[in-house]
Amino acid sequence: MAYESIRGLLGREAAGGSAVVRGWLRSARHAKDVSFLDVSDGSCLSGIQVVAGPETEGFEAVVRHLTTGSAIAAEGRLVDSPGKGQRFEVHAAKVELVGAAGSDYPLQKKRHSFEFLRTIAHLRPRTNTIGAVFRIRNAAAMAIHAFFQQEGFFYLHSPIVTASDAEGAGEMFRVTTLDLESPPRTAEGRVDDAADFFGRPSFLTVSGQLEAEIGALALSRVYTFGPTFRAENSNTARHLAEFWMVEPEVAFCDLDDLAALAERFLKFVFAEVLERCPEDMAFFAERIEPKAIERMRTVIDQPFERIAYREAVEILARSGESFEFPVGFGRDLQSEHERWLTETHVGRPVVVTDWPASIKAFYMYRNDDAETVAAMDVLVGGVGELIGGSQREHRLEKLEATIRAQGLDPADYWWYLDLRRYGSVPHAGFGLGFERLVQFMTGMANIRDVIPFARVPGQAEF
RNA sequence: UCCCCGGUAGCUCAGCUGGUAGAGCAGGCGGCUGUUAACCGCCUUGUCGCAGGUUCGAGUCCUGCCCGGGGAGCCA
Repeated sequence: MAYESIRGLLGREAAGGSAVVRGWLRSARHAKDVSFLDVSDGSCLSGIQVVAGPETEGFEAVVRHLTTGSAIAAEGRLVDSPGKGQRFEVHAAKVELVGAAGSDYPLQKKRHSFEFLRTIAHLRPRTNTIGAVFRIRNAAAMAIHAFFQQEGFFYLHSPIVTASDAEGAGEMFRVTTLDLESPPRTAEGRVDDAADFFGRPSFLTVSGQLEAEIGALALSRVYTFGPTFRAENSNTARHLAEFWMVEPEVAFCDLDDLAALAERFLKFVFAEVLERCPEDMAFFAERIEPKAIERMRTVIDQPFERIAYREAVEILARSGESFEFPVGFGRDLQSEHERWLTETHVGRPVVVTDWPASIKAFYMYRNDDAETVAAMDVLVGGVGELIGGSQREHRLEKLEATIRAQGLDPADYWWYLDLRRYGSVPHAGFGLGFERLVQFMTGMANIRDVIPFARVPGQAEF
């Protein structure tokens, strides 16, 4: 049987043809000689109304007993709906019960709290909101690939397991096959890491950046897009222990080029999602965040403003605003500062460039002023920082000096330094937390509700 | 990890200063209507997070623990 989704049915030019509907019941309204079944199959936000009467095969045996959550298959004709609320409906010649859902089905017709839905993560994709989130996720992921492909990037598959704990982006999850009850021990009585699977301690990756640099210095333009892991015990609406990160890395590229890339990137992805998911986006604007679409349009339509960090700090200091946290050179910008800059001061996306070296990572390109590095944050209204990136330090001596100055051992970075030893070129890249991007687009308040299976401290049930 | 707030029926929640629990929805039965978070009537459902304590009496007060949420730190 050829597959036709509800999305396909609703998208037909005109009523009249035969129709097959397979999906799950959102609600069943039974009247004396007619039943209305709201069927949803996840192909789009809307369901379709199946109308059954005494002439329908299975009317008494099946239809009259249907309850919310049951899976059904219906065959009939697509007709123009005489009722309000939908253009088409299906007049059923036959309705079959595919899988019943008992009266203990947890999803009721009325609204549930997201907290409750998290406890039934195996059923929550059947709700309007979570279903819409997953469709947006899908469209955004495809848009990301499309953007980089059209810009000449290669998708680089960076490793999930890494034996390098030198990335310095946060606490890491240890990966081991050692017997935790009685691990092999060295003569000194310590756990013998050499006996572990990789012959040394290994971890889940916290970032694909270093590997992406390897790729960029061979293929010129690469991006990674995959899961990353942080073992931080942070419990907030913006953090996950497992999240997806997008990290392009570009050879022969400086900070200006990188900022331009980030701007084209966001504009493309947002335009694509608005184009492909108008119904879902309208839903988010109506039910979750009134400005969801408007602020995406701002990113798409407005040129990004560039402000050097030093200037941003001065603007903030002169603003007359009473911020909770102080501003000053050498301090990181707080969320309130970022949002004031982009929302109030400029009114469109802002790229803050050239940050103090003291608060940024060792691999960032040291500017001539010796005080700042060629780093950037892209700030957007509603959330603040959406993208962080930098031109990388490609000069061997400078990089080694910074590694030493931060108390790190250059020997741990031998291959990273080799990239500067052999054919080093200026290069730059940024990182984007995919779930935060989805949060921005949908307006969903908690990051746990924009990923199918959230991993946070103490919770990995599903 | 720190600071706040919360945990009452399957779900959403009410329960004032302590006197042994209630509404809507869901579910069951009946009715009614081209209905659309349908509607009307009747009915069912609770170790009031767990363990102690105070009290004649605790959902309500106290202590500890567990779980959830919000904020902070850190970051993506």
